[in-house]
Amino acid sequence: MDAFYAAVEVLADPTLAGKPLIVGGPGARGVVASCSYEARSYGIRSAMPSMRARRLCPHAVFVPGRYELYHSHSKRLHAVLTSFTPLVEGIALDEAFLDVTGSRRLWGEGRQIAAAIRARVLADTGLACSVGVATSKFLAKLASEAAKPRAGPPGSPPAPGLGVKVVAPGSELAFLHPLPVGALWGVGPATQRRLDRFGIRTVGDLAAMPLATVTGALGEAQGRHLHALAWARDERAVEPDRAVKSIGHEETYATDHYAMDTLRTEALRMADAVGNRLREAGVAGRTITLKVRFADFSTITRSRTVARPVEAGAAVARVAMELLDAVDPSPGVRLLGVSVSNLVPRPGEQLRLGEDGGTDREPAVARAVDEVRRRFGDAAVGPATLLRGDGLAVKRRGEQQWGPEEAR
DNA sequence: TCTGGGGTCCTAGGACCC
DNA sequence: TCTGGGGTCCTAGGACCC
Repeated sequence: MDAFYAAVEVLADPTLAGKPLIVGGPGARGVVASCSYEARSYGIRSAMPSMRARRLCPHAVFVPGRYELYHSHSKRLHAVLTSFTPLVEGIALDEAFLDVTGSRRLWGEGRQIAAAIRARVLADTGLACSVGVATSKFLAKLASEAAKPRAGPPGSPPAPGLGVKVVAPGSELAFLHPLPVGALWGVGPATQRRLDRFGIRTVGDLAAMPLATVTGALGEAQGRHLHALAWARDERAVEPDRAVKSIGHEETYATDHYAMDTLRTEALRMADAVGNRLREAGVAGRTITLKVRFADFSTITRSRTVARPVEAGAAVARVAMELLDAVDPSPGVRLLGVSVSNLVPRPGEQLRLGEDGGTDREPAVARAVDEVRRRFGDAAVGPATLLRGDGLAVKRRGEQQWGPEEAR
């Protein structure tokens, strides 16, 4: 999709059309999540600190992200795409691969299918997209970039893009080799710096290097992978229904936190949110990871893998707080995060009343809480309600959390 | 200028097992 | 006295993507 979040905001408020628009955190620590092409004409880009964006374009309109709204538009987009082929691999809210090998009899060749997709996406969602057509995933991705609109000079409207870019079989290398090496999927700033030391600027430069030199510079796996991509070799299939591997929440605070009490409350709140999303997704997980970023931006993670998968916020919180207890917050904490990985499909629904009494009932209790929230609203049960007393006492391993009262 | 939040994948070392 | 080879799992960190 073209400038997806910003385009959704324009759709919701047409008076924003044609203005430099920035979706993202406006605060001192905010960054740009997405911006309109008019904003890009001032040099504003995704991931840029909002303060800098504001300096570049003081009259830009800032709006905070409304991710549920983007999610619902993403669902509509996905519905359009799956009407062309079931082989749709979503890679972000606003981006997907489609394998249309089997759709040509019905829809025509790549260029016709791409044009039909663009028209249908616009008709059904009101949003513009760009489509790349090629014989492999990564080339199609690069082609879609080439099809996008381009920002004009500061303050001017964007130049329309091609909309559809086809890289015909046989013309792959002619398309690929002049591109800057950073255009390759998987070449970020760190890799680019390393390649730069070898004088590699374009994809063609990389292709011309002996494989041994590339693997020497980048390591075996990444070296082989990127060298193959530079020769347009990419055998990866479009994979629909990829299983989610982790679910987490993290938050950067407007000001640093130093008090352990506050951090424990925050960890509890995040663990509860993660638990809700685990159950929404129908999964449970064995590895709980706590992430802490300090005032100087140094970042640590601490994780623990438990014997049985957890899905309840309280169970996630118990581990997260144990991990937190081993962290010294005195340098100042600017970000805290909790995530769960090692996911498995949700264990059985039955309420096991094992002799150990406590923890086995947590999933059932958590689902009962879901039901109460569904009927009476999210505010009916806050995270602290789920823990007896002040909640902050939840630290000792194996401490029983759920008495008969709560279970009921 | 001062760096979000959601993720995926890879590497390296250590514990452990046979 | 000097210590194999193959494998799995876990932890921590880092690069990268949108």
